[in-house]
Amino acid sequence: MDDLLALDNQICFSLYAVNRAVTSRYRSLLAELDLTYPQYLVMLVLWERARSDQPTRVSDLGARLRLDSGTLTPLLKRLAQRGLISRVRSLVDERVVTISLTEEGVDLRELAIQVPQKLLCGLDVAPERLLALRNELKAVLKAMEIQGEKVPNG
Amino acid sequence: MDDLLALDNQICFSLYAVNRAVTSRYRSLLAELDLTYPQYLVMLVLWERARSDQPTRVSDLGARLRLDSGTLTPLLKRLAQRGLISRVRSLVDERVVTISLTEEGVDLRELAIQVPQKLLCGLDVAPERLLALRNELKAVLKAMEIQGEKVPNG
DNA sequence: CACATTTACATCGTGCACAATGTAACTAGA
DNA sequence: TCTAGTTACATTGTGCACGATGTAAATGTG
Repeated sequence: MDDLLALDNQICFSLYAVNRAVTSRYRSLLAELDLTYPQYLVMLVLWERARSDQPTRVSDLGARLRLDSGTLTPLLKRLAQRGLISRVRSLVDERVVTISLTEEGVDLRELAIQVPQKLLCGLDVAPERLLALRNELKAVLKAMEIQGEKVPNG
Repeated sequence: MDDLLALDNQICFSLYAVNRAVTSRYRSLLAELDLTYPQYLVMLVLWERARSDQPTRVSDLGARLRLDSGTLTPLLKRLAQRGLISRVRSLVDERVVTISLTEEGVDLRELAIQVPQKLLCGLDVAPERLLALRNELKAVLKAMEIQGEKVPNG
């Protein structure tokens, strides 16, 4: 065997290391917006959905980001405390909490737009290489999620 | 603009999502070994180094896994408590803590060997595709780290 | 040798992730 | 309408990550 257990042979470690390295780059850029990386992802979803005028529920964010309420509830409370979003319990169904952007939250988008650009500039990797990597990742994620649906109790 | 801020266009989100999906697969496999995923990575390094009879210091693990003592110290304490490793302060340099595998830690390798195999079997993605992804990730990581060394205060 | 600096970990605080559990609100069936 | 079941979110506890700081040991300098 050419060592299945060798760290360098484990795709998991490459994923883990690259993810942390990329997140680290984002961290310093996002510090200027006073956002953490997961908070930034939540804001991305909210900015995206703001166009379609559909109210966003906590479960919508969870479905998009693959996060549960255990992660989202405290995160959203912090975003609300910073005045970027509001959390309102629905009147038609009191189980549901509706998330909407405040004016400040909407405005933050202008600053956030610069983040991906700055990140790409600071990244000494060919853009087409990143694009290829992203497409590979998306394909793998899709495969894993379809598979997960096929065997719900596996 | 074709929306730089769209979630699906952000490589960071693909990385984040795939990393968590893969980690999740590992989690259930590693539960049988009573290991978390980062603990498993530490054990991989220790098994690797056990061959060369070099003593492993906390900073060696940190360099390999890109983790600092704030993460490693409590993690290593937990591994020690489970009897897989021993933590001994060096006699020649009392700042250094030397990590070594216990007999139980060495033996666990036999069980751990099955983990990557089981993971690959349970993953409905072509192996050569994973290999390509891994190589892409390694290349990106390398590029980012070389770059990081070039600009230490950037 | 005295003293500043560096090194190697340890500690602390914050914020995720996630499993497990709790709870109130809605829904469906008899 | 009573009740069993489901849904949507909240809470709790554990374990990372990581920045910031602390501390003792080693090293370097005059």
